[in-house]
Amino acid sequence: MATIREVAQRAGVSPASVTRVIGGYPNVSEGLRERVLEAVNAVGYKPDLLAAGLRRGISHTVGVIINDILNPAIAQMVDIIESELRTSGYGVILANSNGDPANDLPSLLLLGQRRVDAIIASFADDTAEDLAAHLSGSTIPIVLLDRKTSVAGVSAVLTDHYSASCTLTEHLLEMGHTKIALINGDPSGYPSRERSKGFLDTLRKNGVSPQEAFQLSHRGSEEFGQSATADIFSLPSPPTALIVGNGNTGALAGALGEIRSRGIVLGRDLALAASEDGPLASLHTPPITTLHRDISDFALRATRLTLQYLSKETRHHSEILLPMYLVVLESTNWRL
Amino acid sequence: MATIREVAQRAGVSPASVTRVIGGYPNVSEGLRERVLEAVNAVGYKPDLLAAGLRRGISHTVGVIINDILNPAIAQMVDIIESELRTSGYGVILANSNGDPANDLPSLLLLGQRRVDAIIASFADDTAEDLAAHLSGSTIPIVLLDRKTSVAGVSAVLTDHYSASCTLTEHLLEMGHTKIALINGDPSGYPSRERSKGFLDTLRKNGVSPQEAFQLSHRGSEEFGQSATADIFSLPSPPTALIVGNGNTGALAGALGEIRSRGIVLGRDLALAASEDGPLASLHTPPITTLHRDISDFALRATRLTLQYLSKETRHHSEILLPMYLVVLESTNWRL
DNA sequence: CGTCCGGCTGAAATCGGTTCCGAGAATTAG
DNA sequence: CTAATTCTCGGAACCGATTTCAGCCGGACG
Repeated sequence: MATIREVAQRAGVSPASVTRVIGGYPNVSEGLRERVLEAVNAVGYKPDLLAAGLRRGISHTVGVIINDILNPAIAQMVDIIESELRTSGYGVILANSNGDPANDLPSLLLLGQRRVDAIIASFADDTAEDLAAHLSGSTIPIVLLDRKTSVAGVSAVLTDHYSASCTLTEHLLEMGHTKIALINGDPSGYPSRERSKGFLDTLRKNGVSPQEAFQLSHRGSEEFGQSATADIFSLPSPPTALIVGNGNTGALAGALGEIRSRGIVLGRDLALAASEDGPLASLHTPPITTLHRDISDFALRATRLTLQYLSKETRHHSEILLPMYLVVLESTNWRL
Repeated sequence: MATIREVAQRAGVSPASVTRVIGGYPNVSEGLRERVLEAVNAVGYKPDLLAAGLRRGISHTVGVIINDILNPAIAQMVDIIESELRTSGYGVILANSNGDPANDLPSLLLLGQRRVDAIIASFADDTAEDLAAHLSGSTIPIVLLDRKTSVAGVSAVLTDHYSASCTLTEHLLEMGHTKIALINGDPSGYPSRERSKGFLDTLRKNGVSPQEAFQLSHRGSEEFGQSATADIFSLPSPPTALIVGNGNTGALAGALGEIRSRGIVLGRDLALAASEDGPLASLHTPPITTLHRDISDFALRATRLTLQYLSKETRHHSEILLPMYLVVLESTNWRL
């Protein structure tokens, strides 16, 4: 690997001048510029970003902390975030917590040691005390994805899971259901908290007493979706409607498998809805009612917000709330 | 951010001694060790990995270049790779080419500038000349994921798409089909090349003349799956069997949507198979025949190989070929 | 008792760019 | 034609940690 000094020597100039040429600074004579560029091409010089980062205090790197890359919605976010940041000259360091809150803080600290310029994060547990403590003391810009901490001044892009959950629950009530179960994620994540709140609030508002046994808490996976569904249908008085609320294809897949193997027929025995859409839901027979959101828009806003912090020095705290829409399909579109 | 000098001053020692204590070197007196550790805790010192990397020539970072994070199989690979590498103390810098070969080389060069210690890559186009040229000159360890270049001495973990494709095609022939279409990915990727070869070889071997019009080439996406399917069924003599060969839920989803909207009935009008499994295929009605592989094993082997290069200095070139199995389900399990 | 050896420690060089500062050259103003 | 100003460009310090090297000290050995 050629260094800047080799290039300088080859061109008969000082390292400082090489930097000036490479960086496109003014005040460089045409002759010098040419000699330097020639030398750069001759040895194929590319500046060491580690060294440059050390001196400038800027690594041109953004840390992305996520919960579960296997969740297609999150994969789509990562896709967009990475591509936007790359276009803007930033590298993405990925840290996947796999849903384990124990990974949150270590990842955050490690990214700090790697001197990332900003962080985009969707923590496994946004209610953790130690995390909040660290965030409130940190100076590095951070944008949360569908997460809300107790710390003031942390920017976030959020989805309105609460309203969406209310709308969905109302829909099921309208169809005549009173025994509605919710398979939900861990309340340590904002979406599950809001979903749960919307679900319970709506039931209460309509005079339907929520049955706590119908609400499970766990991390999403195919196994979880399956066992939770099995538990629910082993109850003495099983529900007539089920919301699979872990924004995760895995959980829905598990639930569908269990439903199928028990011979439960959607549209007759059970109304099924999922809190996130995808091909699995829309191409299912019958098609499954879901909540839809514009994930591309969501990710773009988060990235732009981050880039804004990165370019200007505005540490303007902002919180963006985006809507989610109910898409009623055959799986719930029938009266009990 | 506290620096090593501040810690040293606080403990009344030299920076060198701080490094020795932090790094767990021998030859440090107990008293000094205690004073240093106390100072480290007092100011919450964490070494700057950029600076350390510069000096040591090691960034403790691995670059991961992938084709399409939206492909669930690839997302699963990334999941495992990231988690294994993180456990071993390496950070992952992600570069997603989005299927565009134009991103391959720039990503590779950029990762080089970031001084990654190794690269795990699944290029969009592994046949590109400029890529090969750069790889053969590079000294940084690289492990390819389901990609094969003309460059000797590049390690790779491969899936036996050729044999799998042969087996699947034979299965369809046995069921009485002679008009078989293959929706395939771009031949610039190893899996599609092998799949295509296996498909054509098997047809030829069985005296069935392959109809070139039935083989399309494109990048995978829901839109592509849909339009390719539409094209195929607009032909004067449409096939009775279809293989959706782009290891991508998107393409399968598009194909299924188009099939459904055309009123084509699987199991009567058409036998459908996909070259990668997933919940969309197995939970479909009827369940769809797929090729199955152990993605976890695949990703683990690639990661372990990388870690092996990283720890020892063995630049032992190795190529691992892993099998893929045919899973026959209802969608093809009937005679024409 | 003197020399040698080994353990512990700090000063200084180093990794590879970047930036500050000042010198000399070139240009412009008076 | 001289003085003031601007433009170029090189030398050296610097970012923060690591490593080499040498020195100091105490203990062991002859």
